[in-house]
Order: sequence, then structure tokens, then C-alpha cells
Amino acid sequence: MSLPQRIPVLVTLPFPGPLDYAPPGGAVPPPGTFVDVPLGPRRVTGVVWDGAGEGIVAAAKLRPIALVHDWPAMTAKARRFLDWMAGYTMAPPGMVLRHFANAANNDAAAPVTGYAPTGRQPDRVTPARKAVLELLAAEGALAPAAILAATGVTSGVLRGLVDGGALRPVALAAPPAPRPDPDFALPALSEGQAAVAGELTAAVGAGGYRAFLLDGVTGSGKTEVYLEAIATALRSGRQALVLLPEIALTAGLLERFAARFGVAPAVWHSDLTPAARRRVWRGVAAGAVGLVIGARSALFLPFADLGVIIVDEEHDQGFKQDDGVAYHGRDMAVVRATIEDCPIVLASATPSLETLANVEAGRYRRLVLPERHGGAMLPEVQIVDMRANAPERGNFLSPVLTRAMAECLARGEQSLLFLNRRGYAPLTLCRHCGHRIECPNCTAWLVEHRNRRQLECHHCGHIVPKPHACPECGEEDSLVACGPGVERIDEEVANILPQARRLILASDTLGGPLALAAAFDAIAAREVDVVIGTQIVAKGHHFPFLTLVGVVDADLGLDGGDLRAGERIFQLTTQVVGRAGRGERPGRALIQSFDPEAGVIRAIARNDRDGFVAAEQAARKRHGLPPYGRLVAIILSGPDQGEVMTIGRHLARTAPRDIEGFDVLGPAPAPLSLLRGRHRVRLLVRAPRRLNVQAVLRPWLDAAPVPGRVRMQVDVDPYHFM
DNA sequence: AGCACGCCGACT
DNA sequence: GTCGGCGTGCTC
Repeated sequence: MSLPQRIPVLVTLPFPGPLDYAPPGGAVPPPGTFVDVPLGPRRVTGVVWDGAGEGIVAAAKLRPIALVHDWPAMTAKARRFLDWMAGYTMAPPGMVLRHFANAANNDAAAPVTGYAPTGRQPDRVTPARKAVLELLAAEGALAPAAILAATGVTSGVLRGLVDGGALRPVALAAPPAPRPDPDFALPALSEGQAAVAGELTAAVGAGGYRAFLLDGVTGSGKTEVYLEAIATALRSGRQALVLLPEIALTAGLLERFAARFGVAPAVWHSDLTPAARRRVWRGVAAGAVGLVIGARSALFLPFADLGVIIVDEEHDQGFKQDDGVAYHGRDMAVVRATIEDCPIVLASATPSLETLANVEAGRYRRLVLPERHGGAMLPEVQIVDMRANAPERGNFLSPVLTRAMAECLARGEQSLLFLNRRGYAPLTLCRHCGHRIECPNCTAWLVEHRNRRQLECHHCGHIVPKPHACPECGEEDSLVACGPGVERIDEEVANILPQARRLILASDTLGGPLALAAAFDAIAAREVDVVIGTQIVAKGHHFPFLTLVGVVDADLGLDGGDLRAGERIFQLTTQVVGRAGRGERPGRALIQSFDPEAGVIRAIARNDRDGFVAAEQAARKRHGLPPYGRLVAIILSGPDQGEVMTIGRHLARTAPRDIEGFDVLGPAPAPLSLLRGRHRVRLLVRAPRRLNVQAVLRPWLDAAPVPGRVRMQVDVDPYHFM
């Protein structure tokens, strides 16, 4: 048997494929093994890949694998998933590997050292020493901290026993994470819930890929239903993954999961400490962790035996990643489910048009939870025409809304104002010369954050102290804030209802998921009268005393040329409205709009999801847009605008022709034509759904002469048109 | 993505 | 003269 001459190794660098290496000294590591390999002057970590190697580099030039890690190997399914994802997103596979590997490249935690008796008696037996020996005779081995805590002796006693040979250090096995108990607290499901849960548990029990849309209005009890699908997976010893669009939402769900299964699930997101990251990663790989709840990066965990995937709030655009490898977490979750051969449940009150199209095509089965669980009524929705109900000059809340808030406060109930814009004001303008303060690195206005006394770019993070004089004309005290952000609404509420206790909820005013949970607790405890929040308040908890929701600017973003703007506004507004009146008290929602005739606003007013979806679908179909056609954005960026545009024009000139339904728009300056100091030009490819668009794009894009200083990013199925 | 190499301006 | 800025290119 001859040893292979070439071992393909995928490293976390943007090469077009694996690099070939010579075998290491010992046994040939099988595919999936994590290894360190030499690369130029450095050493990098990679994974032994499948196949026989490319053979581009001469065999004599191959350098041997430097180190074979004993980390849990990447499974064949995970490797297939990576290859599929790289092919679909057109990203270098090594860049996709980053997502899988950044948690793996940690050696096993240093084993906790404990002490165990050797059986030898110490030369002198003091009471303290006796206590330690008796404890350990009963318990076996314990960590030093545990010994000290149990006996009350000092560490000197322990040291004396070790030095005297009566105790020896031993490696303690990490205590196994308690496994969630699927039968810890069985739920009381309504008849409708039970029927839907039955379908899901049957699918999970049977195993094999199937996709479901779990469709139910806010408060219909989707979570309880999908928890039963998870319970079925756990009962058969398999694992379950719950994906959420935002980490901030995990905190609230953890309690509900813990109440159902007895222990909190493992949490996964990018802000975990290295130790927590390693613990979860290893536990998932070993199959010891039964349930993971996480952000989209949890998709890349090394599941040993995945039994079901849940994508909660599947319509949420937070699942879409734009930078680096551009992918949609929900779509990749479906792919992972097909590869893992397990069911997947997409849950939403306002499903995406993509998912509804998959239902129509028969690819997903739709399960409907119609009624509001517990019989609470949907809030009464009223559109406020801002042209007829103009606020006072410099204010943003209409008299109708402020009156309703005052009444709400008088009743001792809570109100929520929703405005999807952080900070105080989105624009600072010079009254004297008309200058608008922009970011020097991006085509964007700097947003005033008054509490921090600075102007911030929400795209690149550029920050300047708020100037006293216009930076353009030098006029003193000429700068005025234009437009509202949540901070400014907060100020307005303080003026109108000075006695009301207010709370701003925005991602930048909170420290993290725990702070959000604390804020939610404060609201539930009625320590707050008025909540002013960005989209972070749109989902999650229900507050029994929150009876009024005000949407400050329902039209925000509607005219931005974003294909999904209407859909997003419908989803967000519907969710925010759903915050009102979920307890015994009826809720009311006031939606401020300058364009109340717009289809989306009228649909919200009538609570007409089907009508909105039908109109949106017809428009998308007519123009060959997603989900009925496919879009691919190609963004070129570089330091020189002219050069970037020249390459863009070259691409447009050499674009494939004569493919039915395939066309290329652009190049045009991207909506953010300057981002982080780089000039950006965008081309947009529109292609029929059935076309293998990647196969068409690859030779075309590969042939373009792109110098190193110009970056080409491909975004298949773009969501944000920036 | 790093890291080295290389080719230009401001210092001991 | 050389120290070091970053622009360009290579890594199995």
C-alpha cells in the first residue's frame, strides 16, 4: 500500500481551493482532520480535505504537514456543507472555513487538576489533614477549591499533604453538561397547537429532511409548538439547533427553554468568551450538548447528530450576512438540514416572500397556528395621516399620539414608541451655509448622539466630537439637528409627559443580551411608563400592561430603492403592533405616516397580510425579481474611483449575452459610493431562478483584470442594496 | 489574510 | 547615508 503523495489541506485563506501538502511523519490523517501546515514564512491551521489534491504544484515542492491536531475532526457532512456553501456564495472555500474553524482552533481546555489520595498516610495526622483525607476517601478526587470549601482548611494543609506524598494531582474530567430533559415540564397545548406540534414531532421522529413553515400571528404560541419538535429530537438522543436573527433575543428565550427542559440550552454567538466557546464547541462535537440556541454562526457548529433545526423569526433580515462571505442564515440552515437529513422548521408571524414561494412550490409544508393563544385580541390599528395631524414645529409625535399616550399613562398602562433609528438626529445641518456634516470615509451623514456629545458614522464607526461651529463656513452656533432618532423622541416625551418614566432601547444604549433582558424585566415590573426603541423592541417579550404602540415614522426607508423595503416595513410594523395588548387589556396601535395611501401602509391598517403579499408577489413576478428571479450583486471597491469604474465597465462589456432572462445592470456608483475610504461601484445581475447563475458568473468574473488593490465582492441573493 | 520585499521621503 | 511608510505579490 503506497502512501498518498499529496494531501489536500483547506486553510483559512482566500485561495481558490485546498493546497497540497506532503504527508506528515506519522500516520496519514484522514479528511476532516485539523492540521497545522507551513505556508511561506508562517504556519497556519487547516483541515485535511477530500479528494486527491490539485496537482498544480510540483510534488517536489510540497512541504509536509507540520502537526496533526487531536481536535474533533470536521465531519463529512460539515465538509459537504462547506463545499456547497462556497459554491453557492462564490466565496473562496477557505473563507467559508473560517466560520467553521475559528472556534475549533483551541486545544482542549487544560484539564482541571484535582487531588486524590495515594493511600499513603502522612507522617503527621493533624485534624485538618484528617478532614481532607476523609473527604477525599468519600469523594475520590476533587478540585482544590472544592476541598478547601468543604473542609475549611487552608491551602497550606493541602500543600503539606501533596508534598508528603499523601495526595497526588490528577486530571479531573470536566463535569458533563446536564442534558435537557424533554419530559421536564410538558406543556398544555391548545387543540390547534397540539395538531401542529403532532405533525412536527412525527417528522422529527421519522427523521429525514423535510421543511416546514410554522406560520402564526404574534402570541399564537409558535415557541411552545417548536419546543415539542425539539423534545422529540432530544428523546431520541439527537441534537437540536435554534437559530435567532439577533443574540439579544436569546436571553428571553433561555428562560422559556429552561422551564420546558429543566436546564438552559447552550448559547452560541460571536461574543462568547474563548472558554465558553471552546466548551460549547467541544460539547456539540461530542454530542453531549443536546440543544443549542444561537445566532447564524451556530450553523457552523460541529453537530454530531442533528435531529432538527428551528429558524425563529425566519423573515428577519438579520439572518443575512453582507460582509465577508455573503450568505443568508435561513437559506444555509435549509441546506444544512438537507445535508444532515433532518427536518427544519421556519417560524414566523410574517413569513418572507421567499419562504411563501417555497410553500407555493410545494417544497415547504405550511402549518398554520391561527388564533391568538389565550384569546387576547389583536390591537386596534389606526393610521395617523401626518399631513393632517402635523406635530408642532420641531416635534415628531402627532397630537393624536401624544393624547393617547397621556391617556395610557393616566390609566397606569405602558406605551411603546417605535423608531428604527439610533441616536438623536440623522443629519446635522448648518443654518448659515447649508453644509451637511458627512462622514469623511463614507457617503453618509454623521448621526448625532447627544448623550455622548458626538457625531457618529453608522457605517464605518467614524466619530467626531460635536462641533460648536460649522466645519465648512466657521459660523458659530449655526448647526441644527434635522430629523428624529430615538434619543430625540425621548426628549420630546420628556417635554410632553414629564412625569412619565422613560426608557430608550437601542442596540448602542445597551450593553448586550443581558442588559436587554434586564430592561425587559424592568418593563414587566412596571418600572417604566414609556419605552422608546429601535427594532430591538419589535419582537420578544410580551408585556401585559403595554397597551399602546406608536410607530413614529412608518414610511422610513420606503423610498430607498430597496426591493424588500415594503416587505420589511410590513413585517417590522406588524411585529411592533403585536407588542400591544397581549394580556387581558386590549391594545391600540397608532401608525404615523406621511404616505397613508401607500399599499403597505393600507395593508398594515387593515391587518391584511394576504393582500399585501399578493400585491408584492405580483410586482416581483412582473419584474423577474426574487423570489421569482435571482439577483447577484457584484461590488467593486478600491482607492481610486476612476479605476474601479473602468473595471466595472469592462465587466459590463464582457458580460455573457444570449442567455434568456440574464441581464446586467450597471456599473453604477453603489448607494454608499464611498465606504470606509473605498470607492464602490456596483453591478447587478438579474437571472432566471432555474439558471445555474454561479456557473455563468465564474468564468466571466475570473477573466476580468482586477488588480490586487481592487476588491470584488459577489453577493448572491443580496438583501441590502448598499 | 499575513508577511516579506521593495521602492520612495524624513531623520540621527 | 538608513529607518520606515505602505503598495504589490506570493504562499502548496
